[in-house]
Amino acid sequence: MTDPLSLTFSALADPTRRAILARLAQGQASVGELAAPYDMSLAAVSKHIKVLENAGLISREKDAQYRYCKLQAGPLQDIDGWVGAYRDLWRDNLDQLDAYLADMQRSDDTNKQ
Amino acid sequence: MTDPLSLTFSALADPTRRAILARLAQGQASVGELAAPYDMSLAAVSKHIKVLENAGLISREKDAQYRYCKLQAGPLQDIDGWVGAYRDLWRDNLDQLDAYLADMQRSDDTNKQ
DNA sequence: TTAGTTTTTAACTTATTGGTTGAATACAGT
DNA sequence: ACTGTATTCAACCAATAAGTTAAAAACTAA
Repeated sequence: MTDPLSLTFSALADPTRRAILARLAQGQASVGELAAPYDMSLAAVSKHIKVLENAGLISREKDAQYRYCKLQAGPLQDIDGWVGAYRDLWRDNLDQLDAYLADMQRSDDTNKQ
Repeated sequence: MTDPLSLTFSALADPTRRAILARLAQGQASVGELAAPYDMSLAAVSKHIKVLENAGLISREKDAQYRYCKLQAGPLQDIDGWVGAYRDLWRDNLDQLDAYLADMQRSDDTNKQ
């Protein structure tokens, strides 16, 4: 589960983290601001944010005591590319799928662990 | 983590399971056929398949002793829809994002657990 | 230096995940 | 009825995840 795509999917597999991303899509925010809507400890939100950061979905910038979080599109583009290969499934056209799968042979760890 | 989107992301957060989907994109296969490439027990692959089935990513059909698995596009379309809202992020156009986010207020469990 | 704010770290708990092995189930063929 | 093949189930194990509380760290402002 150490490959980037798995890391990203795993980070997105939590509604709180997806909500944090949705909030950040509207502009950067501090950890406290991000935590405000939730009924959990700040430490818990801090951990969620670290998961997102480890997946590359957000970056951080310090300003005084504050750590401002900013959404990073890269991993989302990777997800988009992955699902894009299957998009043809519901469009009755398998050509691009085959191309993508052949290409994936190298990049995706299909046989590990 | 009980909402459908989380279930799907979580199912996709494993390279073995993504490889199984890639294999199924080329046509249905039995559990044994799906397990063949992997260096793990059949029971382990059987569990992976159940995870995919629980997420709705595959369906099954019995034929004699065999259980044939077939890829189901629905949850992939949901992922596509979710990431689609962010697609505008790397295209300098935030209108659709706002629309999707407003819409998501109802459907996505943002504040649960 | 002291006090307040913001965020992270550490230690802990509980639940889930991904794997194992061995037994059970389901069906086919002889 | 028996044997072989395909798949799942049950019990177990080790590692990870998601939360908690309490303490530490980083910075600001008097």
